[in-house]
Amino acid sequence: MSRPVRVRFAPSPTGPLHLGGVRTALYNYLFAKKNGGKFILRIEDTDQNRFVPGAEEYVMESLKWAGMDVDEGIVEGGDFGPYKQSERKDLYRKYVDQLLEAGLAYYSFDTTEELDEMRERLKSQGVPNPAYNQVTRQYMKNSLSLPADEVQKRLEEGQAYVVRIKVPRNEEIRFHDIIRGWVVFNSSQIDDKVLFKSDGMPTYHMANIVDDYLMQITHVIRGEEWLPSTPIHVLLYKFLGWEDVMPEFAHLPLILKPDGNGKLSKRDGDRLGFPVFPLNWTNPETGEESLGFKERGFLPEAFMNMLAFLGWNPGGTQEIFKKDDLIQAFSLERVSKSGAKFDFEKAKWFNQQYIKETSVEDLLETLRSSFIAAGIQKEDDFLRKYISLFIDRVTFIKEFTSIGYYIFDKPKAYDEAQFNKRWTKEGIPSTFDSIYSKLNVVSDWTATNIEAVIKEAMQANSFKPGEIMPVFRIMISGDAGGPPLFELAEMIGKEEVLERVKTAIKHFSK
RNA sequence: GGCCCGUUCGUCUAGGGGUAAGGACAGAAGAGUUUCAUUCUUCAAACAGGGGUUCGAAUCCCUUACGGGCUACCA
Repeated sequence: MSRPVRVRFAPSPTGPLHLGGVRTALYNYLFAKKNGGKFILRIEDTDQNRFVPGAEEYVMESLKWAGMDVDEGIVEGGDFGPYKQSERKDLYRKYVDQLLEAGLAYYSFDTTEELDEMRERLKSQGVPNPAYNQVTRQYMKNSLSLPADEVQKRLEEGQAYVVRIKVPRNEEIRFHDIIRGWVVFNSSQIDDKVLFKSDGMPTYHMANIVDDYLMQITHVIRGEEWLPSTPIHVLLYKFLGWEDVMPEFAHLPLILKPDGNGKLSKRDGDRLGFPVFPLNWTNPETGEESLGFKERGFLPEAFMNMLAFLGWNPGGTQEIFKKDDLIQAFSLERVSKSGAKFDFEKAKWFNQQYIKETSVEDLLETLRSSFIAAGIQKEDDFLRKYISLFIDRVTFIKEFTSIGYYIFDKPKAYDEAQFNKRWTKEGIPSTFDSIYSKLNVVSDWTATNIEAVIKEAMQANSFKPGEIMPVFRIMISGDAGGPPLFELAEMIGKEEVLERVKTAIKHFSK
């Protein structure tokens, strides 16, 4: 009985998507594509208190940027909508009633205060883990402990209640996880989780199971933090009679902070200077802005490749996998069990590799607006040349707008130390006087011709390249390092080079 | 605390009974280069500890330690 693969990425719109979330989406996406299945985006907004405006759009934009095409979702539509749980509200009640009627769930009238009281009392009695469970429910106010007529009365009076699952006592609940193998829990360790809240909304547990069932989800690929509540979910499938279509589970390891221990958080990014969100995000409440991988200068393909390898490995030594390669190679069985520390250095390396493999033309297109924003306005041919001159020297695409600024502007400062080391040598200043006048009469301003002039002057005064060229470079660019010198000079242009040489000589001769 | 999950170089990992335990990032040294970057060569670097099982364990089992997750009318 093999059903067509359908997986979902189901974030809560409680804030921006972080790295772990994007990776979960990615693994879902890759798995779907690998198996010719559907990738569904479902928004789980059953908690009205935690809703953050813009978060939903942020998720969609992030997936789009990263190149994960959603097959079914809010904007894409599909046969299993709506794809937002708050719009599915009425769907859940039916299943809750089914559970209630079958005696597999019950009403609970306890107030928050009473709940707290119970936990406090139990704690003081030395119970390590107070829970609303098989034992404690006997002493609480619910349809199991209260006489039927009182329950009826409370219901009729419209008293607030929640519906809890009636977890059986001492039963083994086991399920298979594609990544971890068989996982076993004892039902006595599980509490009677709330399925239906007093505000009329289902909790995650209920909504999740109902939606996965209704949307015919075949594989649940989610973070490891869900492993402990999976037995509840398994129980729910059983109680609802859906065991035969229960999806397979795959619980992904967490992404950890680079140093120390624990889950990677936004704080770590701020502290260590790297993004943890795919796109820029502005907190609507505080106005605080967070940098995204995109804006930091990452190419989406590089970002995806890097993320895919954080917790997954196809075996072998190849590490650069384009999207299609990733899809081809992906399998949940090769996802690792243990958490992976995020390494920004490696992320940078991936980006660099992708930049080098990107065509100058594509780079020009993605950079076009940035160039304009940076005040760089040149014809395309010139920009193409510029890009190819620096392509091996950048880690982030946005560096293109600043790294070779001296091609468009005069040097901001000179590397004085490097310059003076050579300038002070006997005969160097005079050699440059002659270089200046010779360059001045070059009619065809090409790298080859410039090189000829410099080389000639060098030999005439018996200087080595290392004595002349760095000086010339600093004169025209300010920096001691950079792209091939003569091509650089060609791009800067004759008039400008001559002027810069003159300015530099004046600057260093005083 | 309880429950569950995990543990190979600093980091991401390959390796799933017999390996010189492999690769990549970062690090070091060198080559090359006018310089910087790219590139190339080389080096350093790991099976958490203890018990078993076995002729033989990084690999299988147990256990300790450590790490993580969960323990809400949040997801």
